[in-house]
Amino acid sequence: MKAHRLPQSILRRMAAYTEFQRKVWLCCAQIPRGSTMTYGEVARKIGHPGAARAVGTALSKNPFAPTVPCHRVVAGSGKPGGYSGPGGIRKKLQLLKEEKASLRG
DNA sequence: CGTATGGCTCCTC
DNA sequence: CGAGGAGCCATAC
Repeated sequence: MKAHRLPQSILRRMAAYTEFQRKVWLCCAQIPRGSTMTYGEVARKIGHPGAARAVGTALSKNPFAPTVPCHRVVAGSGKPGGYSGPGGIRKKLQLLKEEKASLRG
């Protein structure tokens, strides 16, 4: 649990949010570049199986996007899912394209 | 403290 | 394979 390379400033700001959100964001930060993960996978990984929807909620609140690579989290049906960061879903798809990542991981 | 709201998922049809 | 409906979960109000 230390693969993330987030700035100390961000890590410190994260402290103001719920543990659930931090787990979600940190989990995203741990997703290897060029890979993707489904909301359900993330939920299960952080110890909240079935909380896929809550994961989406947490990511939508992600104030560190795209510094926190929440765009590497996609829906489980091979769909892009959503993106509340700057640029919207378009930006998410663009980032994934740049990273040569496929929606299936 | 109860209701409303999502970057979801699974099961049927 | 696609559309529809019903669960599930944490957060915001």
